[in-house]
Amino acid sequence: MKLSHKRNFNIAPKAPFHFDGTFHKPSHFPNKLKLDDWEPGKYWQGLRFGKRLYGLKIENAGTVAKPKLKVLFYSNRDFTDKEVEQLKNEIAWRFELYADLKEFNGLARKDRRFYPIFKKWLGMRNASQYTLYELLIIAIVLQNTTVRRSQQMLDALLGKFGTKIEFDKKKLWAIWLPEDLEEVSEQKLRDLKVGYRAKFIRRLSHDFTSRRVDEYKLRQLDKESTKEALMKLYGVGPETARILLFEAYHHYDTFEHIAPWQQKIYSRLFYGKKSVPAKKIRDDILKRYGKYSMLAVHYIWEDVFWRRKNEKIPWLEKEIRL
DNA sequence: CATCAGGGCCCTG
DNA sequence: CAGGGCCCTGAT
Repeated sequence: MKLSHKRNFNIAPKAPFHFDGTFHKPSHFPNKLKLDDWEPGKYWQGLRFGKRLYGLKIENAGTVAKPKLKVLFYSNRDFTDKEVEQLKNEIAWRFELYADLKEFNGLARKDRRFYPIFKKWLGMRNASQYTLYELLIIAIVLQNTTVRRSQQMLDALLGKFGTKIEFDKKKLWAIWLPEDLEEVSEQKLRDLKVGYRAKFIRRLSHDFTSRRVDEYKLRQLDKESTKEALMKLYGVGPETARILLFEAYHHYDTFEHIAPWQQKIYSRLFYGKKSVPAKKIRDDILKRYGKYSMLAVHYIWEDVFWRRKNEKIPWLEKEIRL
């Protein structure tokens, strides 16, 4: 699908704002059929809003202290003014453009050990690039497997049901809509080697088409109510709900449960040790960062994956098992 | 060659 | 509320 109509506008996020930290998350696994692309100061993705699919390009036109973004939306038909306004609001929500991180930054400044990291990424947001449905699909292919297989599953699904879009000389992929899978049999999904997740994906798609869940309504609810609603979805348990509360709904106080594989990485990151009890990790972070715990962890987590781009970190390579 | 666990969840007893 | 089973794949 070629997206040749475009509209652009500028937008000024609340300072401080870290462009690259917000628009590129190196800890996310890279599959072959790319959903987004990034280079310093520039970002591209397909963006679904309602039933429509847009190309989105965001360029950095400011600094950390005086942030400004140049935003371009691409579509296969003309834009209305109202539509542009809605899209503007949508990206403001997804990338937390107006978030006030003053209190969090104050806590970070008092953290002797990790302040250098927080300073380096000052103004970074916890971005939710995709819709709730899209994030759920990604979360489900991550369940109970290794990263390599998650990549294979997502690529297979995208190749079969995804949409290829072209804009600004970029060719990217976008995840299908829930209704696109309604008529697809469980066997057809199983043929893509997603295993027992086929059932999850099907039932989940139906939960969306039958409006059992409303992504936008959940934005108005508190954390516990949102969690409750998410857990009702077939295939969503405590861990997937936790990821979504943070990634899609920007709740920062979601550092409660620590899975064994995460515990190993946190132990190295926070203590330089192989294995620190999960309870100690949680207590230490909660004590210092309180309701911003998950956000604080996000900064340190992404930082080590940025470092991984340029230096070998043997213990990390071992833990992420590509 | 066989066995096993993996970036969880559902279901049963 | 504990524990078995689940798809498939690479590691051992």
